[in-house]
Order: sequence, then C-alpha cells, then structure tokens
Amino acid sequence: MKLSDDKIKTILRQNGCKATPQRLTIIKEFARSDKFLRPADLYDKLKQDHPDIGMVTVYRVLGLLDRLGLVCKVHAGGDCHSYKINTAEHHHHLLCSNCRTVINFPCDEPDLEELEAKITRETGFTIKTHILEFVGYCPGCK
Amino acid sequence: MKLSDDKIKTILRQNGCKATPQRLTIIKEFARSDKFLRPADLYDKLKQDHPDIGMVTVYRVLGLLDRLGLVCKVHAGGDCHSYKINTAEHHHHLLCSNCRTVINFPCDEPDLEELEAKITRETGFTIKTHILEFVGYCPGCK
DNA sequence: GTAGGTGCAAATCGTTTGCAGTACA
DNA sequence: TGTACTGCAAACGATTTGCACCTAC
Repeated sequence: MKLSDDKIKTILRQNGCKATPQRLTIIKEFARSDKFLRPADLYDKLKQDHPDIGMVTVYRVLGLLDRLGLVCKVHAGGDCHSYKINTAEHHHHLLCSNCRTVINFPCDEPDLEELEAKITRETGFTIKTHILEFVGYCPGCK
Repeated sequence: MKLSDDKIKTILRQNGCKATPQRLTIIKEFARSDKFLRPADLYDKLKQDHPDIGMVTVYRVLGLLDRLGLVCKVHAGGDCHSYKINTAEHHHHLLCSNCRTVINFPCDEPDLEELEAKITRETGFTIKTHILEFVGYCPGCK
C-alpha cells in the first residue's frame, strides 16, 4: 500500500476532515506496514520517531479510517481488534500466524458465490456478506 | 443442541472436572440457545432464575468449554468474543445479524480445498486453518 | 476566527486474579 | 477428607470520555 501525503490529504478533506500532521504520520506509518496491527502495535511503531503522538490519537485515527472504510478488521491469528489498511475491493486475507504478515487475495471465486447460492436455497438465509480468512505460515516463516 | 444432565456430567468427569450444579445450569442454558452469546449475554439469561451464579463463574465455565473444544468463537456480526456451543466437526457459521441466530453448515466443500491448494501454489503459504462465516438475515428476520 | 483535533488524566468496560469459604468425589 | 470450585472484591488491560488548549482552514 503506497499513500502519498497529498493522497491522504485529499481523502481526509473529501470527507470533511482536517489533514493534521498527526493524522498524516499515523496513516503513513500504518500504510507502510504489511502486517496486521493492534492499536498498541501501531503506537509502538510511532513512539520512536514521534513521541509526541498520543495513544488516544492513534485510536481516534483508526476509528476514523474505519468509518471511512479504509481499514479492515482481521479476526483470525490475532486477538481480534487488529487492523489492516485497505483501499481495495472486497477481498480476503491470508495471515501468517508467526510474523503477522497479511496478503490480500481477491474475492473473485465463482465457487464462493455458488456456495452462497446453495446456502440460501437450503436455509432461506439472505446473505449480505462473509468473512473468509486463511491462517498459516508465510514462505519466510515456514 | 440437546444436552442432558447426564451427558454433561459424563463429559465433565471424563475430563477430570467436577460436575457442580452451577456448571450444569450454565452449560444447559448455553446449549438451549441457538444464538451466539457473549459472556455477559449468557450471564443475563441466567440471572433471572439463578441470581446466585456469578459472572466470574460464567467466564470460568466458558473458558473450560473452550479448552475442551466444546465452543467455537463467532467473529462476524457480534463484537468478537461471542461464543456458540458446539460438539460437531469442523464447520462454518451462518449468522443472522438481527436476532443473532447461528446455523452451522458442514465444511465439506471440495471447492474450499481447491481454493486452499490454489493459494498455496500461488503464494507459498502453508495453510493450517481458516475462518468462514456468512452474515445476513435468517428467514424469520427478513 | 472558529470548528474540529489533540493530549492528558480520569472514567469506563470487559476480563482475570487472590483469597477465604464451600461442596463434590 | 482433600481438592477443586465458587463468589466476592480488587486488579488489570484495553478503550473511551471530559476538558482545556491548539491549529488547520
């Protein structure tokens, strides 16, 4: 995920939010990582170079990104409440339970749609969305 | 899920645990529900008829059931940390986001295995397990 | 200039733990 | 009888909130 200052500023302003230096710093640091992070993980990463940014602000920025649909929650592998930045289409996660790396893969499997159709037929449920995550070890951690 | 007193007692004793009335009450109440419940939800259900049972005991029984593999966590729809009782094989969940009903469906889809194989081939990940949950509205809540 | 954002400290929520008393096996 | 279980209260960690100050626009 690559996000320039300008791009972040544009996104924030388009949503009626101010582009403060704290927000830019937090979002850039978050986007730089290919891991899934808890708020405290992100705060730790920031602390070294930006000791002036408080944990509360990290929470508020993550909450903001969540409301704007720019993050997705990661369930498996972590303790829940982990986040990964996201500007892509609907997709799924491939998680390394050792190093916490996340790889996205697109949700273009016709099989899943067929499974949804089958479930709807058999149970009468109206399916709105789904969660699909795979957990294992990435090539580097094997 | 139907669990008689005797069945619960047997399970507990087989695992070296004492069959106390609190445990029987909590497990029966839990098994009676087809919804996914947070510890507090379960405690609330019990409070009416069993005001003598404390929240701490609910937590300890849920932890015990978790260690025995008799519950599964539900991620979508709730705030995480919701549980559903479970004595079945590996399966997936179909969740009603209105009434919190859970329907299990078996994990016998050959498509999923094929998808896993494909992902392994393309990414080099070793996949250990997965989460798959569908969220929507049950026939009654539509 | 003003609305919105930040940082601190305190409050709050969910969960776990220490300990003394209780009850199952 | 002895060990495991329970309930209370207190501790704990993660997250949210109140408030005074600050700053982007």
